[in-house]
Amino acid sequence: MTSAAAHRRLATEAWESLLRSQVAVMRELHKEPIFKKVGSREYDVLFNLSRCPTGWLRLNELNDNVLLTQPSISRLVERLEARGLVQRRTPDDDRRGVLIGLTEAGAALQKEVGRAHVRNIMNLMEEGLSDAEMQTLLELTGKLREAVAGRAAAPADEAATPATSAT
Amino acid sequence: MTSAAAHRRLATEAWESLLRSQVAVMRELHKEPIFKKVGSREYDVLFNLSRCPTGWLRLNELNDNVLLTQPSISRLVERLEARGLVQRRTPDDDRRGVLIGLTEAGAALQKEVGRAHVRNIMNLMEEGLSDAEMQTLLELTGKLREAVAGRAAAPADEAATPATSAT
DNA sequence: GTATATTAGATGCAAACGTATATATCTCGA
DNA sequence: TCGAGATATATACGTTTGCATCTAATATAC
Repeated sequence: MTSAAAHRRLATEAWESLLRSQVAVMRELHKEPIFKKVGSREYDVLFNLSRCPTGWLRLNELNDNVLLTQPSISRLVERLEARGLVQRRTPDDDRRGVLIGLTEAGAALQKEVGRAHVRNIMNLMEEGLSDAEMQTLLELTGKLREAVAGRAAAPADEAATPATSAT
Repeated sequence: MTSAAAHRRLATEAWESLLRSQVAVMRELHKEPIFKKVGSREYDVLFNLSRCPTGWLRLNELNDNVLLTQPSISRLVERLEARGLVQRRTPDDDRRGVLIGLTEAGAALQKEVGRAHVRNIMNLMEEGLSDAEMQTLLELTGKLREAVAGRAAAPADEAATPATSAT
């Protein structure tokens, strides 16, 4: 029965391909000169803030979307604040927490960088994929992401793992 | 004509989703305790070396697959060498370069980490996607990666960009 | 065949990162 | 309501990263 091995192979190859394509695209996107104004992770924070409905995100919410540890996000936000791009606010209902929001300068910078960034993304994506393929890619990666996100709540992994520490 | 806007939106959403799913999976994979022995980037180097046909890779070839700058890879390899996991060799035909290869200890460690890693990848991937979907994902990300790779040779971007510096 | 440009890696240094831990606030049971 | 544990963020400190630059070797032009 080779199907188990074939299955494993498929899963790892698909992940490997996803990872490498992300690296390749990221490299290319990072050449954009505008990223000398803000690093790409810093832009990522500005972007996330620009997208959220209320305009304010908790530090740990930012942390979900950016591949950094909590202390690193903490200091990244600190730097952005020092540059006047974001502002902090203490939420009324939980005074442990911090809410982060864009300043006007931050919003303006995000838009400026965003325009160039989006143009580059579009050029790259359409060079390799048709609209239908992009749609499929969007759906598949969405499913994958949701499955992984759902896992955080219910580990469902190795039996008897009562307390798994999270990043 | 909203189709141009819709097209741009699709491209950016697809990329966004690809990026976030990569972050989510990476986070989850990184919880694997075995990554306390080797960082995930270091494992990535060992992995790439284990895969290549000749067993030796140039430093700049490693750099293509790992999202780090050239000096960082250089020092990452330096650390791996100090730990006895890889070895260096000067190629006969180009004495500027360096060839990197696994030592026996490096190959053994790669296999050990690889086993756990592959198991985790499989669990994650199959939680969200069917085999057919993984196959499609593999193909789409492959196409994307190839398109981006092809671009390095022929920029084909903004007209009149005679000399674009590479990372 | 020598000068010039290009390419492959290495190194100095400041900035950014991760691990471990501290602090402040909240939550929940006795 | 009071204390134990959990949660959200901050800080300390050693390590790793990126940028700029340097050196060595190869390619190219003249």
